[in-house]
Amino acid sequence: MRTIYWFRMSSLRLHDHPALLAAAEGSSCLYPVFCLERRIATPYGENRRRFLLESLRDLDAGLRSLNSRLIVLDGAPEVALRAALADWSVDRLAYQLDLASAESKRSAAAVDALAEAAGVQVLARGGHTMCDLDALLRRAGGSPTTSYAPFVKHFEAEVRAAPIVARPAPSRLPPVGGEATAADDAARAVPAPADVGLPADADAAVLVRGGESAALARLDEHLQRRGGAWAAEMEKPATSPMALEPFGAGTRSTTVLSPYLAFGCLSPRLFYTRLAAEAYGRHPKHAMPPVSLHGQLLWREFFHTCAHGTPNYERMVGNPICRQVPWGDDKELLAAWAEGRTGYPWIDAAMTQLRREGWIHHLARHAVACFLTRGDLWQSWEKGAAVFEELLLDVDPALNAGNWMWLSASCFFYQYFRCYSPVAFPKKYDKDGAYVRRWLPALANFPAKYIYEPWKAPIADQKAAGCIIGKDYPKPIVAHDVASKANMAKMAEAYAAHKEGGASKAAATPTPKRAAPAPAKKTKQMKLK
DNA sequence: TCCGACGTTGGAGCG
DNA sequence: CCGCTCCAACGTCGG
Repeated sequence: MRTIYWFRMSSLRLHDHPALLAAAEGSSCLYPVFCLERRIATPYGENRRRFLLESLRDLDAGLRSLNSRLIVLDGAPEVALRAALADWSVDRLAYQLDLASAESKRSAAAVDALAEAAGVQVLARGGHTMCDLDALLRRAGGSPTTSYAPFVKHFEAEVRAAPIVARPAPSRLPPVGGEATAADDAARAVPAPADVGLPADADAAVLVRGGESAALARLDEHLQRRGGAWAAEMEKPATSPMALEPFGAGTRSTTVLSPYLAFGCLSPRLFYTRLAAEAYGRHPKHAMPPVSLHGQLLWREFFHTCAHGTPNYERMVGNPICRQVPWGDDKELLAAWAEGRTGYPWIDAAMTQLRREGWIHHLARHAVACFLTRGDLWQSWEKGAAVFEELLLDVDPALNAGNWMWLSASCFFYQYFRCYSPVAFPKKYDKDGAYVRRWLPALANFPAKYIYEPWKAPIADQKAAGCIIGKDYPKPIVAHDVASKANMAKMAEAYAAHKEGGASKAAATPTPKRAAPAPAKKTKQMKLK
């Protein structure tokens, strides 16, 4: 049996890799392959490309320690693998399932089709999630639940039926088929940064290094903090979005393991089982879902299940769980938000950190997402999700779209009258504005009193700080109190339209407790299908 | 069928 | 500084 193992963007590891183990079994030779479109300007940003290369280098090193290697093919999978199947006359193609996005499903289906056409057997296994997502969907009655608590019940039942086990990395692998010339070998090596358009000195703001080794080291580090007590007690809402050292010892913040989960450098099952054994098992008074670290992994599973079971999940139109909201379409507002020049320092600092480091704290994501959508700018969550897709290291389409729907009150969360203030919220965490000063040097010397609303500073203070608002730092592009109030009314309208549309199928319309906001008849019926 | 409890992380004002 | 209540009131779930 001659087998190609197709490593994907979400499976860049050797540990706990059932599809890889299955591919190795009974193979006389195994071609470990990654497909990379080098010449195409990749749709994602520099940080993510760098992280990818580091992950590929680490994977290659791990494979070499097993007398194998990584073969990097140039081109999209459905193109590069077609040629490889023929050139290497393989019998079997194996890969790990990734059901998180329409695109990952599409590329797998395309690869399945060409393998079938070539008479090559396909072997696909789970491993990107803790459970079989179809099994979780069945427990939900076929369509995903949009509430966490019922999901946890489904998850727990599924885990009782099929306990979570993390399997070790293979201790040996079949040899790579050996007809390649030295020139072939060089061409199939992990590319240099310049080959994927990365400047050689792009390392200045690196927050986390890519690769399975780095992932496992960071996991160890967190599990060792206070003998596992830190991980056991960790509660997400108690962490600060403005900690300057997101994972340094002594700070109350998060693990920053998300990039490794997204790229598959870290197995969620390994993370889950090691937490159980080394943190929760040793510290009985531990945190619980939804706020605990286990809870975070359950959120991931929750969104993956939703994504897998929902048509058009990454879009508003045609998405049955998403509120249909008539978002605006203002390129300048979107650009100002994306480039960190809204005039609200907390928003702009977070967007600057995101662009530089490829990561911001979950609550910072809340703040900027609320601001772009229902809070202030009234722009579509899909536009925001696309910007995150470009900038974030830890892009996971299921989580990205899910959280954008959450924050825009399009699904999962509906209390749209609860709105983040770009001024009041950051004050709770960082009264002096150290985070803003760190990321927006123009405001470095601004008085703390005005750090989150600098346009209110007397001109004398602005001069003393060396920062004139409107010249050295922008004036606010919207007035938050006015915009957020107006947008809340628009949300009420969209919700009322949704209610009307949904009620049309049931004859017995339960009269709304409160008459729907009267603004004209607005017979704009939202059609959901 | 209906009603009440609840929802990972809001804001403002008060004591 | 903390914790409490109210604000005006959403959808989902379960009894």
